[in-house]
Amino acid sequence: MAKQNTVFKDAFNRCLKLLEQTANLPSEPELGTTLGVSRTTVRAILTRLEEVGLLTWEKRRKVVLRKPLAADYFPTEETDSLSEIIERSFMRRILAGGAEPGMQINELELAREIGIGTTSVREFLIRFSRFGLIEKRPNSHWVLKGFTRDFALELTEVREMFELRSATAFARLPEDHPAWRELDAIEAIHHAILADIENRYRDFSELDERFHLLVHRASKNRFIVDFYDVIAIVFHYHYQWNKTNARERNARALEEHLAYIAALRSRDPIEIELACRQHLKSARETLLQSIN
Amino acid sequence: MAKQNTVFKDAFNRCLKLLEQTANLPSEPELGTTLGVSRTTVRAILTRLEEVGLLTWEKRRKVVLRKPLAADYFPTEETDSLSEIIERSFMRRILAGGAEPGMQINELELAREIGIGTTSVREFLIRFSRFGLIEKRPNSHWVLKGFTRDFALELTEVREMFELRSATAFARLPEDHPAWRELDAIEAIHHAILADIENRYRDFSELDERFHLLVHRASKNRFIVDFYDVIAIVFHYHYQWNKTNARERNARALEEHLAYIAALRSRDPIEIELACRQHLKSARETLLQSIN
DNA sequence: GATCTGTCTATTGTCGATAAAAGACAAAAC
DNA sequence: GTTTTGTCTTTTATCGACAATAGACAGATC
Repeated sequence: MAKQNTVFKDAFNRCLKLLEQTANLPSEPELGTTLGVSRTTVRAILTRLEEVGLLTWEKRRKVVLRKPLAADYFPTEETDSLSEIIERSFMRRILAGGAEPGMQINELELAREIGIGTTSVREFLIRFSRFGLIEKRPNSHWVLKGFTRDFALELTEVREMFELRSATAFARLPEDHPAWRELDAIEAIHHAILADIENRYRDFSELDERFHLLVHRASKNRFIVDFYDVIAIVFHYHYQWNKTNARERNARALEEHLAYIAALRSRDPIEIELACRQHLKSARETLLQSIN
Repeated sequence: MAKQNTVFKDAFNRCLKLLEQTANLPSEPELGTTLGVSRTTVRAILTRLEEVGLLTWEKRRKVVLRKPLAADYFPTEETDSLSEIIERSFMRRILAGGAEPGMQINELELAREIGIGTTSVREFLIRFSRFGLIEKRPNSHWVLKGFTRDFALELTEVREMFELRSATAFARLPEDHPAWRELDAIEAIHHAILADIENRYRDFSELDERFHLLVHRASKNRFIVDFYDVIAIVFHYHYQWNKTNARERNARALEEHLAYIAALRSRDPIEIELACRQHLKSARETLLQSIN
């Protein structure tokens, strides 16, 4: 195995989804754009579709023979890219299992445990190191700094600086900037979730990320936007792992978001600062609670 | 070549430096601590010292036979770690040669040009990507975003946020904190350089980094401290490459630093903010001038 | 009893090789 | 004349291998 073919498998599955709705396949370049892959991969997909009897394909003549069945899909485990697999596996280890701060991280051991080569693990660790949870000792091991209270405080300190500035910048966006329309859409989803909070409170996590990322983007500063990755990954795994009072916490956060959105619309710097601080304060408290 | 032996060569050279001063070598573990390498490397060094006739070595009995000569040293090109070589080579390419923003970066081409394997280049690019100058298109090439005016503005925006906060935190450090003594030392060097500015203005770059890093450390926030790497690398290469008016610019910056240091000592938040802003403003202007 | 040395093992850093995926270009089809 | 397909080349992602380096442990030396 030199390279995984997860791009192919994932795109193949998405192509099957398309086939469930329409029985017409467009040209190779167009299908490539739709699926976000190159023509090489599109052709691999078409070949496979022919092999499993879903399609006859000759030049421009593509005839769909039947609707895809569940068995036609590749299993989901096979469609995740290696880095996703490593990330999940690694986060589980350091969040769940006894992962003491100061612990050494062993590339070879990690690689063997996940069943992959060391190169991929190394590259993952290098990428991951910017999240501030691990640190390299050159020519020697990595050290786990751990998901500690200090980490959470340092993270939220920077987050608050960045988000206040971004929120202020947001208020200065011209009326016709697409961000305002996106804000409308996000607000509508907030109302929809709140209206059915019992069933939908779990949808908050994704919405939260979408909202805050929109705000951060208004800073038009790559360092601020990039830093949101750190926040996003921390909150992402935090939500997966700390479910106590999730319903109430999320309901409260949704309300705070609505106040925050209203403040942005008002374009009044003082109101914005108040609403933003209020929300970030409770986000910080939630995060800290889950640590101690 | 599986792994470079630059650690060995560099430590060997530093050991020769030691031998120029003293003719006594301590035990293996102690020498290891002094040189910052493992005993394995220390023993390799001792073996080599014996081979070139500088030493007789039997167990604890180490007898230095002669002073090291220039010819005993490994040439400096051989003591740089691969990542240093790649970094310099890469920075030269993107700062000097026609490096248009939007240009594609080719791993294989870079590797061949520097004469190293692709893995090292990949890892370098991944590490380097956090500086915001390049960006990865998965399964495809890297894109050079370039050392543009926008880059400089985004960088300095964050720098100013972080440094103001750090400077405020610095003023709150207890009187007996070692940072105050380090500040004294740094101030003394400022005076020394200013007193002989004609000859020593080139020493400013290193001092600048030392001073600002000290300030940033007071934030006790890993994200703020880590961000200083971005600033440092940018200014480091900037100083190497833009020498116009270097003497006057550095003299002015030294004076600003002294005012800034005095403000820190006063512990008055308003004075600190003034002095810090003043200095950061001219640092930004200097940087921007070199771009347009 | 603490420290040092000899010896051995474990781990990292780097390389070249290879399958997957991207992408270039000309001929073919509309 | 634009878009599509066939074919081919280039580049990335991943692996296993191996030298350099770190580090562990027991016996030797102070």
